Amino acid sequence: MPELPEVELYCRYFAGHALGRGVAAVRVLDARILGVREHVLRRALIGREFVDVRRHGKHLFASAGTSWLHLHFGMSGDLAFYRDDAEAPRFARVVFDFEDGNHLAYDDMRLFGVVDVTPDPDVFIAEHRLGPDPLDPAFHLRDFRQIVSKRRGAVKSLLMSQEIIAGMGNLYADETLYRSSIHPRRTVDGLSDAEVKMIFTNMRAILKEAITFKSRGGDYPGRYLVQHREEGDRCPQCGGTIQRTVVFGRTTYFCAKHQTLPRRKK
DNA sequence: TTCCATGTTCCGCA
DNA sequence: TTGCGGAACATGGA
Repeated sequence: MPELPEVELYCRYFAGHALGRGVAAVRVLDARILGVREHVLRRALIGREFVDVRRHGKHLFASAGTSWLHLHFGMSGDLAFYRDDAEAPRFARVVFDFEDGNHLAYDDMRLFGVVDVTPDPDVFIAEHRLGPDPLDPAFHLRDFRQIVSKRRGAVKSLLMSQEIIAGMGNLYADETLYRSSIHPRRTVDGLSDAEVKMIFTNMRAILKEAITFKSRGGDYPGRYLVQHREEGDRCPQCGGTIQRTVVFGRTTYFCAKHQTLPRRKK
């Protein structure tokens, strides 16, 4: 599930449950999830306390003093805080046992996520060449224009490339283009200034909205494309037909009526 | 049984 | 150099 809004909620969940708690033990239930040797993870956390938590794109960083726990959630990662072992989630891969008897499990059915340790989130971000976080207040339209001007190819590919913009995934890329009335296969160099601005504005609005209604436990509104991810469904915005295709290797939905491709010369 | 899944990485090709 | 297509990874649900 996790794209930027979901990881933002995990971040808040971590802040609400794990900050200020001392780590008594780290149990690795499936070492395939680790991006670091088990003893390095344990040494970094045991006997320490989580004092800060940050997010960049889809990545979560939690400070334990001198080093940071890094979590990436892949396709099915999740967090679960609980007291009673009977409440442990089914696919718990790493469990952090706190000194006060509570536990935080990193749960990930499909094992595409990563649990590891980094000395500094900023170094991690640089090393992994992650682009700016779209909700960073320091990320402005002029920065986005700068990025866009150096690119070609399909606009959806741009939105999904983590080294360009960190945090957008398949769903929110589709949602952004849907609201912007732009076909996912439009090429970046063919976008007008107004369209680039619309993508920038809608991308941030949608991510913020998603955080808001998800934090209230709600679902996406019916006007969202994500509620209509089915070939042949009716577009709630214009009544057009929802179509399915593949862009950047991912299943892509769009409205055939209000997200159109420019005519191509033969 | 087969296909699909909200992510990332790596390789080959144009 | 840039970008894309495809495959791989691991697992469960429709």
